[in-house]
Amino acid sequence: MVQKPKKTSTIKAPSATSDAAAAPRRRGRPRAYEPDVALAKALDLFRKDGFAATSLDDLSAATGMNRPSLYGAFGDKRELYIKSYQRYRDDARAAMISVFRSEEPIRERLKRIYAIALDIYLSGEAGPRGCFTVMTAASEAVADPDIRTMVLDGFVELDKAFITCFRRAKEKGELSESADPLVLGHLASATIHTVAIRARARVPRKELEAIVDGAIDVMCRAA
Amino acid sequence: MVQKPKKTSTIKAPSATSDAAAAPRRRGRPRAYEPDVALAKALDLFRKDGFAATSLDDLSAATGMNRPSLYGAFGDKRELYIKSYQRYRDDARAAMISVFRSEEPIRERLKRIYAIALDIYLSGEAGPRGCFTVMTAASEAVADPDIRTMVLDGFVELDKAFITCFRRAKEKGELSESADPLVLGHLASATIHTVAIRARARVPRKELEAIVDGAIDVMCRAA
DNA sequence: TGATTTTTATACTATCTCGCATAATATAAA
DNA sequence: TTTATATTATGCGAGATAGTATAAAAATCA
Repeated sequence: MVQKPKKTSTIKAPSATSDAAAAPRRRGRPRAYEPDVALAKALDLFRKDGFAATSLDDLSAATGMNRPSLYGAFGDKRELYIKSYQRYRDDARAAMISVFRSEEPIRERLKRIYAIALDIYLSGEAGPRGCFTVMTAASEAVADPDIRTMVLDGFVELDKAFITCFRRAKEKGELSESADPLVLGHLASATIHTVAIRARARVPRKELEAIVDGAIDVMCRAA
Repeated sequence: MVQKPKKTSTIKAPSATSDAAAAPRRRGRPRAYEPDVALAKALDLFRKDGFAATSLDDLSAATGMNRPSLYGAFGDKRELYIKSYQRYRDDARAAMISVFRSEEPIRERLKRIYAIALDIYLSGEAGPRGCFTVMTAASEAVADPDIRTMVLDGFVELDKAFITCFRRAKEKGELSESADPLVLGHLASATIHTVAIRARARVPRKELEAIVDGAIDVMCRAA
């Protein structure tokens, strides 16, 4: 899992100024792939099979990029895995952030958050994918300190978001005086984790929703 | 992952009658390994690195058995993985069953169950191992129908045990009238899952215990 | 002793794996 | 055009990997 540094120039449009300007054409042979869609394909593969069981040939086939192009664009397998994970996190965050920040009643917010989570975990044609963070934590990739840091960050970020949710709800009087936002936040994360794992094992959505609904009930009426 | 059937004669002591009789000696060259301890070593390896990242050479080195002996004793890699998982489940069940069946107050029982779970998840010299069921669910091995069935069974078994716990506690008046054993059981499993995953990412025991204690509080005073 | 049985030890094969070297290709600039 | 640049395409090479074939070793039985 440890590789040479290898500066992997993250490709950026050279002119951020010209908006829809006639694309200030790069110098050499044009790329035959779109970095964004290629990364999405790689992410999907890693989510399906995990780090170790996903080969560069698989990635090459899925992205349509041959191996040297993969290396040029994303670096080695480990770097590609990390970039995929970052992409996953960015997507998930983008999908949830507005709900976390909304001023809806706590129950509505939780319900919507879990609905989004289930959409993410259950997506994938060839079976549900689960949660990348949970997958990564469970894989041998977690032996890598950088990756473990990302996983821990993921936990902390989700915990914090839920805790803030409950704190605000409590301030607004939606929860009882004795409710502990910290404890409830961890329970909310635990519920995310349990449905992520179960989704991966192909537990049907109905059952997952029942688990989520029950958890919301307990959390929102907790003394 | 699909292999030829290959009858893997599970070796059994031929005479179950004679208790400490001079070991009715097998015919040929004696085995140089103890199947039980070899399986324990294999289990530890699979727990550390998962299915795909554990090679037969690793297993051979860890068990002290050369490859042909491994095949003779346990079958191919997939079969060894399955036998390791069964062993893990048997051990975990054995460690918890008496507590689940005990007549202690619900809080004590939960506390002891979680303590046992943390012992299992945090064991391992080279870092905590987490929960095999969660690891397997998250791995590509879950694509194997037989393995997925085992994972689902694992979830159901734990859910049931917790649900029964809460049902009995409710009957004994330890929980409020409105407490829902099913929902609480799923929350208890969720707590197991969240600490299993976090343990794997090396969250320290103190933090895991705090999460567990908070969860117990909420579950046992749930309206 | 010698034959039989069971396991171990060695080594082999065919395949996959990652990463990279080299050459071909397609564009912009001169 | 020619040159410079950036990407694609092909394929090599060292090493890992799963599984097996064959021979050696260590025991029991006759």
